[in-house]
Amino acid sequence: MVPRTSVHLASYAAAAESGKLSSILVAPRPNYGSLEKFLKNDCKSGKIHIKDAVGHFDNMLHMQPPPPTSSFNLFLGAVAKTKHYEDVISMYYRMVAINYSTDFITLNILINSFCSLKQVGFGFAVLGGILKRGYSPNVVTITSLIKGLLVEKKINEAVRLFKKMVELGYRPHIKTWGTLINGLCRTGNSERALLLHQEMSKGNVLFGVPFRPNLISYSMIIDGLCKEGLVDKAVKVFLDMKEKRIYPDVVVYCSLVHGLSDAGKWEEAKAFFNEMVDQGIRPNVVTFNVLINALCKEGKIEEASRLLDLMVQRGEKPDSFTYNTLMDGFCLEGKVDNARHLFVSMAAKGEERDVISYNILINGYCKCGRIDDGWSLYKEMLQKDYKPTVITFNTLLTALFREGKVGDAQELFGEMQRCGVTPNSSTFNILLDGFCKNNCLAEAMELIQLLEKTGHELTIEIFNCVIDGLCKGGKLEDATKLFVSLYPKGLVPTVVTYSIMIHGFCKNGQLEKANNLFLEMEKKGCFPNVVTFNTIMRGFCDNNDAPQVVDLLQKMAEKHISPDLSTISLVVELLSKDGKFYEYLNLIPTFSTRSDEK
DNA sequence: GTAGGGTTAG
Repeated sequence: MVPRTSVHLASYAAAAESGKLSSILVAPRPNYGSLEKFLKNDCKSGKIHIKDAVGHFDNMLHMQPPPPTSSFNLFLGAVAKTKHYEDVISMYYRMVAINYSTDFITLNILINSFCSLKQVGFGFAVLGGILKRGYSPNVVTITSLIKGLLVEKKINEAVRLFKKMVELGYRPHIKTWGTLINGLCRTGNSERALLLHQEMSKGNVLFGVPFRPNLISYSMIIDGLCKEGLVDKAVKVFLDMKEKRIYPDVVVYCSLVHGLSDAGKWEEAKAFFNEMVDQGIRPNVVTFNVLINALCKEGKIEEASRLLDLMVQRGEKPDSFTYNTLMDGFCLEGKVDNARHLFVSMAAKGEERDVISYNILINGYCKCGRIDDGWSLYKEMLQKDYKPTVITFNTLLTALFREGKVGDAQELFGEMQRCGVTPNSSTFNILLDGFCKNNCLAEAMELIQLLEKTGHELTIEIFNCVIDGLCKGGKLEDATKLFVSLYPKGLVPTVVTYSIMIHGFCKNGQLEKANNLFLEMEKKGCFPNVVTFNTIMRGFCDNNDAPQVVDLLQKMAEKHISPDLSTISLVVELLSKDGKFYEYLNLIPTFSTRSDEK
């Protein structure tokens, strides 16, 4: 066991420099002076590079006598700040493996690393270790665990832990509140975060603890609301913030401009942008990126390009986001050659391409049917040592299936796993959808079974896709079997699932079954939408059951479901049936939307 | 020495 030492590093440095330690030092001779400089300057300011970190760690680990645990904590904390949590964890275990001493802080850093990697279970295991070693968890420990629960979307457990900590007499730190609010916002619970925030700003003491909202808490909520598409609410919160004399900065404006332009409220977005400039807040590279992205999504690629020129003129250096966004903008317009040109010029302008640049361009090629060009880019990225991501593979798989190249897709899926890239739920959706659309239903069923066996969480969307494939492949019985197996699996059919099944029954002439399902879904609390209505009405229409269609149209009107183009063409068809135009015309209801009624 | 904020891709 390496003895724990309280001797400060400076004395090591002094001893080393005076040469007194030279006889016991192992080669290569450690440089305590430079270690201390490294810890104090680079680690504290967070300016370390992961590539150097591993080397420093090796040096530290083999110094004789060993640096104190606090130096390792400083170092591990700095590595954690670079978000290389896997490295933190492996370094911790290397310390443990040689019996190096660790302390409470080391364990807190370890918990935070596990929690940030969505491994809250391991986080709690480390908590067990903390207690076993006789330490007491502190606010930092619990804050990390709350974050861990939140990133795994265990919202109620996180709130419960928060309440528990207050009950136990811990005073949440401002960062604890921040973690809770941020976690809620990032998991699509911004409104819940907002309620919490409002309670706090009223000066109400929540869970016995006062808290004053600040720029950061407002910023997280405004951004969260924007991301959930609740932009009007976000604007209200923004105004409320200003009323409280908390002054928005470039970040808050950026969130708002982004949210509003994503919601298509381009004029409002522009107004906030102008307000920001009027306030003397300088747009930064991120602001420009958001604007460029908005223009690209609007199809205004020329304007977006001009904005790039403008930002360069203003001395704001475009980054990889800027180029990637513009590249994607070109691809969206089908101008993949322009995107390629940008891709080439990026390197010339000294901007490093990244995996995302490749993904965007590969996607651009695949979308316009130039799958071979996409493929050779994939080969190029491998050759240049860029590690393809799950998105790279998903993009190529989608394209291969669309071209009907099932064998190539299967081969690529194998390659993906050999590369160590873990498929995600989109990958499985693509595979299942691809199998179904290419009439490989046996493969689809086999994959479903494999996924279930390996404990993959299968979503209702995946089943929708397979059930649809089975229906369209004429295997209605298998589809029905799969449909009824959903409930025991704990999956709730959605309006899409019902619509697929209803479509299947209708196509098979089993209108009674279709209608029963249609009636049943509502009883189960799943309400038909315009697609469901169109589907079943189409069934009755094709079966020359006009009264049923009329009946359903009336139901649809009662439910204030707006007809779409399919509905209209159905009605036209109905009116031309049996020469009973006028008879049916009188029965067609008037549709109104809820907003009409107000 | 450890815990909280904004932009891009399938």
